[in-house]
Amino acid sequence: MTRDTCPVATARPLRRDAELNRQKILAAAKVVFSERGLEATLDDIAHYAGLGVGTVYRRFPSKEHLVEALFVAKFEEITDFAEKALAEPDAWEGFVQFAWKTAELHTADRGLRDVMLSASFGQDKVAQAKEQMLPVCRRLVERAQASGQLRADVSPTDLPLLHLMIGSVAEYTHDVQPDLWRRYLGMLLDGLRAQPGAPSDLVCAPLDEQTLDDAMCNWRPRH
Amino acid sequence: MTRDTCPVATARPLRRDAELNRQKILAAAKVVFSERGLEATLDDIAHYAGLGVGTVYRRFPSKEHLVEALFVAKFEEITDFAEKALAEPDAWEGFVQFAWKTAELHTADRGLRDVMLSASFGQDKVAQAKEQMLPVCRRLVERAQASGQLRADVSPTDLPLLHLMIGSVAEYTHDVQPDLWRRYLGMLLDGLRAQPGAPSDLVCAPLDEQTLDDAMCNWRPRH
DNA sequence: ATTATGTGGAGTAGGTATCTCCTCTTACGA
DNA sequence: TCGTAAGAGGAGATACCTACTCCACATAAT
Repeated sequence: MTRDTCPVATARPLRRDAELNRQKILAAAKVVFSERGLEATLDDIAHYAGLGVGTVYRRFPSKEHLVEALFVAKFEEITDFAEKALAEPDAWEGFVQFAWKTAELHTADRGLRDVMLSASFGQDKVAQAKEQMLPVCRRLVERAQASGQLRADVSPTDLPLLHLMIGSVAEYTHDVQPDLWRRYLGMLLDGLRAQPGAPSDLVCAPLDEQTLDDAMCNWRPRH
Repeated sequence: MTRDTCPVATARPLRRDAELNRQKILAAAKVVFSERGLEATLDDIAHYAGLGVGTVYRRFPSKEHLVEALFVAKFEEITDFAEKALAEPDAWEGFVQFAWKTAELHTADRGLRDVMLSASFGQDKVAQAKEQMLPVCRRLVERAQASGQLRADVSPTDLPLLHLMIGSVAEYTHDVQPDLWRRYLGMLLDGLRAQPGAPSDLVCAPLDEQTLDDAMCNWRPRH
């Protein structure tokens, strides 16, 4: 979001109008990506920003550059949130808060969904920011299991798949009942809570991290 | 599947080689739609069948004709299955059997998912066959609720959305762990089972049938 | 042997996404 | 105030893709 695409040797400050347009592009990309996902074109973004295509391509040579500029900050925000959830005294409460919060972000932003579920956008810094979320998520899960409130057969790798499911509902009903995803997240969380009576087992083992990674590599956001 | 696209006044029997090719096209479409969904082109299907494009277009002027020929039978099959599940002595058992069976069909066939979730393919007979499923599904749900085993705040309109979620997992992990969807269907069913302790409520009301229909109308299978 | 029927697939028409290039405009320093 | 380096705009080149047609040629049926 801030002007530091090139951390060392920042060539030369942009001319005032150019810097302003750069901000316009970022703001437009935020909106357009969140509404139409990463399949939106740079032309779309230029149009939305009220600028020429050339202007956008001059500033951001590819979609990845834009994605990087927008999503690194977003992932850091999510990591922060996970840490806050970890500070919550009740372990289950913290886990649930995190699940709702991240689902909210996911369902409100198709672009975030695309970046989260694919390995193919912004290989560098975005991937790095994503990885920093992992250990915090793992602790969040383990803590809730240790407290006996989250069933023991849940894995941190379940989280992306929960988001995938919830995101697909959000997309499907976006135009007719945009909040419906909450119903199914509630259902899933009820399925995740450790039960007094023995819960039926989960039939199929969770994905390990490597396999999840493979799935992400194969996946391209729609089309 | 059988030769009755035009129920009245069947023009003239096809020449023997033509009838054979017609079967080849149907068989090819079955495979191609199930693997690539309804976004597959008639050209794709022709190629897979080892026939010229023209041959396919002559027999099935549009994709809808093909879809109709393939999916009406499929939906009747599902309705039959729902009726069998209704005959199951234990209501919960019947409901669960139906959920697993239909999920299996959905996850194995991207084309079925596309037809199920959209209102825009095969307006005529397919839509009719789809509608015939509704009352049976409703009875299946109500019976399981009456027996106290399915939570009372579930609605028959939840079923398509469960299938949407499960289908999106199946698609995502198809290449790396094709059975993973079972894990999440298990989770969801645990969330649907009436609990001894009061379950948290589901946060958001289910879709009513009209709204579900609207969602289907808006939805186009990927791109 | 004749002819109605069927076949193949190159080709047409129309769409979309990416990215470049060149003319015109604007900011800024001297 | 003016010269010039930097920036803006957007038509258009390129490279796809998909839907569908058409007609010279092949085959089945009688």
